[in-house]
Amino acid sequence: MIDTKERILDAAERLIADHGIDATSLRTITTQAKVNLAAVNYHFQSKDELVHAVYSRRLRPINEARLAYLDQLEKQHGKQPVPIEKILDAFYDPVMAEIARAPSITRVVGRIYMDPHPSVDRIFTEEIAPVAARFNHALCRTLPHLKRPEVFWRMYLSVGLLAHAMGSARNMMNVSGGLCDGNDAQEMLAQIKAFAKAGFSAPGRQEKS
Amino acid sequence: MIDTKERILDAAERLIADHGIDATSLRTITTQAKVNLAAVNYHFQSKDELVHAVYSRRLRPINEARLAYLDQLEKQHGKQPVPIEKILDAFYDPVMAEIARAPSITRVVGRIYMDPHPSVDRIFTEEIAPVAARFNHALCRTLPHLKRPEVFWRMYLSVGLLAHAMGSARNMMNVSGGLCDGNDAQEMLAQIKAFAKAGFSAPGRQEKS
DNA sequence: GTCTATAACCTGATAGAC
DNA sequence: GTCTATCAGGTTATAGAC
Repeated sequence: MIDTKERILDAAERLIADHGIDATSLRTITTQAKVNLAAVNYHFQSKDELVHAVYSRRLRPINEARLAYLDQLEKQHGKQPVPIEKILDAFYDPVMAEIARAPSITRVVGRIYMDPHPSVDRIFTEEIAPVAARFNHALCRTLPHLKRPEVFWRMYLSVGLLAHAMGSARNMMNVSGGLCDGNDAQEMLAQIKAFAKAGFSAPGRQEKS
Repeated sequence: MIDTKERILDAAERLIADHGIDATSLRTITTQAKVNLAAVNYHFQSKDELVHAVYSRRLRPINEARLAYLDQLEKQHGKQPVPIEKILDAFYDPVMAEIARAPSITRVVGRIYMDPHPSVDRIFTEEIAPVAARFNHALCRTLPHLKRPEVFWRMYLSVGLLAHAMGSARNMMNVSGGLCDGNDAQEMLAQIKAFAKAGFSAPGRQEKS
């Protein structure tokens, strides 16, 4: 039998993935995890802290892997800027690895940008913002002909590709009439990478003089 | 003094934009709208119906304008496929017009793809799926060298650009360190269009033989 | 660490007076 | 159409026994 704490996290992750944070009560979590209601407040202090732990458990390894990947790339290329497609690999591939480990994170993580929940906002500044800054810096070196706001916009939109595909994967089969499978993570990442690479390579709206 | 029904819709829209559906209670809505609690159940039958009305009010004009725009383009080009950037205009520009009328729809509409709420699912099949099918058809004519799933994937990702930018606009200023303003709808659409056009123009991963 | 019991409160919906 | 009052049920969080 696994740890109580981990069983709570697993159940919460599944339920938040399917119904969102607010629609997931501690009671449904503890019922599904087959633990006592009070165990949540013992192991985590509050629901907000539990939600934070759910996100943090998945996002931390992803973001650590991203930064390590990018560091390695920059070491390889020395003073040369890292090619755009390699930066995209560093950003997207670690997500793939984590999805393989826990498929339900697609819907949990995908929704993080949209959910105006307080416990999510914390994750945003703690885990996401520093990684964004690091990648933005690398991108600016690779795309020196673009103005800085334009680079940031494109990075932001690239995140949107991933967030959207992950967050609304469940709709793809229906809307596409069976043409595309949103749960095929391999295909999803390939499509996203191709799209993002082209997006970054577009001519600047206002090229630097 | 405006209509009671409309005041409820306005308040609900603002609150859902800021806090999401589940975190918005009928009581906060009626308080902010300065109407009686029971008025909601009189004018709408339930909270779900109210939520549906909130979304439908904004999405219907947007999608009608999109279809009309696309019809007009196809008439103009006769048997020739419509160029990709014009299809993108037809898809993105009507949103711009609606944002100008009601800025809070950025956050409301942006989140529609992520929110696993039942009353949202209805909107999805009723208002969004038919428009997706129509645009997908036009895109397949314009991009005959791409396999059909690939066209659909790219359309889906183009929607993601818009959804993400609209849904998490509030974060942009912070994360970019003041570099980009997510509430500048004009700039947002320009960046999205440039990115999407490049994405669609990328070489196919599996070109048709 | 795990349980029961309960406090204190908020929720959507409705019946019935005006 | 608009109000008050209320119902029946849900919520998080905690105190205290084991």
